[in-house]
Amino acid sequence: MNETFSAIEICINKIGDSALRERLSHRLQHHVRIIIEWKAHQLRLAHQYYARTELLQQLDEETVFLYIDWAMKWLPVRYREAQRDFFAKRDLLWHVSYVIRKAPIDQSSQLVSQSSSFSQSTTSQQSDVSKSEQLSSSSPSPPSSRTPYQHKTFVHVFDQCVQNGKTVLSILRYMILRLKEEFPGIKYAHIRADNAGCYHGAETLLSTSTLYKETGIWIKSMDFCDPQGGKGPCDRMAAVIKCQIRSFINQKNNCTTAVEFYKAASSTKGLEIHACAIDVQNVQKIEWPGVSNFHNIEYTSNEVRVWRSWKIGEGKPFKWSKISALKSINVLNSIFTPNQKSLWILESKTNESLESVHDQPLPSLPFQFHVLKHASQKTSTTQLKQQWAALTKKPAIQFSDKQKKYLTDKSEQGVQGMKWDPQAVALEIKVRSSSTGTPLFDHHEWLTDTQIKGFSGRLAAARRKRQSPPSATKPQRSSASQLSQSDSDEESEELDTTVLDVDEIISRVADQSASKAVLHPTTASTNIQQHKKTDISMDDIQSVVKRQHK
DNA sequence: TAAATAGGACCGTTTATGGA
DNA sequence: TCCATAAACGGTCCTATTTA
Repeated sequence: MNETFSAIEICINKIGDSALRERLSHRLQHHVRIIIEWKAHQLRLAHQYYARTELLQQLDEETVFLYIDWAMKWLPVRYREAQRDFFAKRDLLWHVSYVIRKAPIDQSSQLVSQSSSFSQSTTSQQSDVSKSEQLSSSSPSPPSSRTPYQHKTFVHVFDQCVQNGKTVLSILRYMILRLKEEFPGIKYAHIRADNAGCYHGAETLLSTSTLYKETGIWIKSMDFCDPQGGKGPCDRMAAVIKCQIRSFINQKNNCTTAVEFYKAASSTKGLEIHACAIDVQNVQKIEWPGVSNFHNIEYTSNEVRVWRSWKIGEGKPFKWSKISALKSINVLNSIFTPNQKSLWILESKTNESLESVHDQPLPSLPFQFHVLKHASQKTSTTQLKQQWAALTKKPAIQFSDKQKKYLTDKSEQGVQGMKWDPQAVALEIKVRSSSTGTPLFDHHEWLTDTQIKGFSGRLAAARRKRQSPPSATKPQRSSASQLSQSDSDEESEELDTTVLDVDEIISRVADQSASKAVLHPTTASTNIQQHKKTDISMDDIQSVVKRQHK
């Protein structure tokens, strides 16, 4: 690869035009950096993968392994949907937790005999197992090599909630208590999540001691996969659940609220679904400087130890006494909970082929092989610096006034007429010349399309903030914000006042239902849901809109 | 020290594209 | 023609850095 880069550089150096040479050289450096970053990402992805494999192999009867992920928001769907039903839709949020535990001995013995006979019967299975044995030869050997696992998926669906660390803690608390109720022997848990802010934040990571006090289960470790590497069983289960819901809708049902979502998905095998609501009480804020650099966190009774990459180095210790945690976790209210606990699904494969059972096969294994091959050659190892693949963050560079003015002008043009494509603007910055023929921007002033997109996004937000009166509520979701961008100011003002009136009706109905509500809080929540559904029809909202037009 | 700014990651919808 | 997938876009949430 270095030879290729050198060859391209030699070709560029032969160019006579110095300005063109400089620009092409800058572009080459940019692309070389991107390629090296990609290689580093692939290596990190493959390395973090071992965290999961090793923890699953060490799993015992007292420990569970949790994958947690927010699924894509569910847009309410009716079986027969009128055109007007498309408006004022509010997405449902649902959180998926995939729990893996070691199967009890009686079940496992049955399964081992089944799986061994099955693997003998097919040659392809044998080759798969032997491959995975070869690949995992560097990993420590498991306590029992033919341990079967069982899994269950917990889904928590909300009509409305904030996707932040406090909500995640509430879900974990609720789910762990439920697990503890079913298996009092469970004492520990390992958690694996993606890099969403709600997981990879101080609140979630530092409140494990609070979680232990309230549930009795100690989180042993939390691991984060590299971006785009977390496509695990949660997404797969989410796809299965979506299929179930589509089938439910096709049987002439609606799926517009958390309770309907519960009914639609409850027939899925190995799934325990809860329709929930959350009362926000705790507003405590917690900070942990450098948290985004910690990808593997281990919790012991003495300290919290963090690593940037799985088991690279000794890790950085933090004493519990110097850590602040949330004092309490918001309680999750269940609107609808299944009466019976759903069954656990026994894996049909043992942990020798876990890689294919619990996660997508790692796409970069051939790449890993090449890395090792290159590493064995002396020429390559001398060129590789320590931590070459460690995650590095681009420093935040302040835009110059010249850059800001140029982008603001482009944005203004977009408001009045044609909208500019960030990529086109990025290209234009590179090639634009002044009246004297000299380039308008030097190569160190060039911007990427991501930077331009971010800047225009912030400009649009600032514009909306200026236009909307301070007392008005924040416009809901994309439909309102998109309209405000594209339509005239008058229209957006009308929209804001309409939203206000609808909110007023909803709050009034909620007040009425609260006064009528019976003592049980969960029933009260359900009543509010029903009132929202029945009392506020689209006709009410349309009448408000008509009144606004008059 | 608080506010503003820049960047990154994820999610959901829409649209384009390619294969069966 | 249908289906799966990827890209683009807008939105939310979070952290780190810079500036007033």
